[in-house]
Amino acid sequence: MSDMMVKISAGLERAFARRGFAEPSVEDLRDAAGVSLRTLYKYTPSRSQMVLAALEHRHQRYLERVFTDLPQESGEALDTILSRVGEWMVSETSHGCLFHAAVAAYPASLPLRDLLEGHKAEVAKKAAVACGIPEKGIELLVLIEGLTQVWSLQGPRALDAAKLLGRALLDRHES
Amino acid sequence: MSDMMVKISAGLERAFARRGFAEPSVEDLRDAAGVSLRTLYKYTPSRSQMVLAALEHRHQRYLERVFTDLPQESGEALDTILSRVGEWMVSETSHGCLFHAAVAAYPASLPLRDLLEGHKAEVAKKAAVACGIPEKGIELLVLIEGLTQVWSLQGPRALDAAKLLGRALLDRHES
DNA sequence: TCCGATGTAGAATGGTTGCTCTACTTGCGC
DNA sequence: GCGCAAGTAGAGCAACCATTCTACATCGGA
Repeated sequence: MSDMMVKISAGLERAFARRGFAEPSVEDLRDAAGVSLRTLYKYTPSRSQMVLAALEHRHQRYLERVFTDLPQESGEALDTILSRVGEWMVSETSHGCLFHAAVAAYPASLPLRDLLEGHKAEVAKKAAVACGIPEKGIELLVLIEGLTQVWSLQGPRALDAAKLLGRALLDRHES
Repeated sequence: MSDMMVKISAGLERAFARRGFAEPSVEDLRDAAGVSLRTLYKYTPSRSQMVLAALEHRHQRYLERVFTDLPQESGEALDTILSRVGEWMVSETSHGCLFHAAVAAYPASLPLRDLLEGHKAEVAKKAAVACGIPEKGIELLVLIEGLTQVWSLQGPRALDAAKLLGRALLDRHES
């Protein structure tokens, strides 16, 4: 992927995360991307493709931030993953998951739905592998999604709650 | 609240749930509400107030559907709540939580944020009381939110996962 | 030096939007 | 029957939007 494409995607991601999908006009998006309107349309030929580009960029960043350099032991790995999700929520000042927000804004868009599914599937799989319980991906996804949603309401208390649930899950799994 | 207001709110809720917050124009909303444009603007004098009216209506319906006639015993109560959330997701064909979707679409709107917080606080409290663990409202909220988000990806498997996590939580609480 | 690719700035366009207004109808108490 | 409150239908409007187009700048390689 070209430098220009990365620059544009990053700018678009920032704009949609900050202002949502309904409000920003294409001119706002151009400002956020820091390029001319013509260049913006060259790389992302419609507003809906701007949304897709932003989400693809976020996907990469999210995986890198949450799932790199995890500890070996199951419990520690899960705690680290959940803590990283909390840190992500802080540094991105995001309200819930951007992928779900995009799908909710444009429920009719199939490529968007596909992107969401792919993203979540990869999150579930990576979490399950890291925690050594490859058959419990969905449980872990419920935890991560719950944490992501509740964080915006309760902040760090949501993290404590998710960790407690995580420990309960692992304990039960061992015995 | 007048009959007309209820009719309009119900129609608006249906429209936003089906088509998201970005797509439907005010004329679409008028069609969904089944009234004239003039009447629509009389009861909800701006598009943003149409969003608020829709969410208030949904709040009522959700509480009634999920939290009425629950069994006494803690485990059964939690299972019932989670099952009802699953049924809700089916019958509403909704993609995640409509409140989160609205806030994600218009992150700058304070009244919307307040509505979301009030809604979730009431859900957490009702769930905690029904399950007999009044200090574990946030854990239950994480569970419910996680289920709501993952249902749209995994369907009933999300319900099984949430129930498993719920049982693990209650077991740990008892011992 | 000239060319073509790639960028910028921003005007033009045509369709849509949120919202208001006028004109007409209906139901109901007196 | 009359008046009035509350509804419908839909035309009109200024603003805005996504998208395209024109005109110009930059620059690495033949």
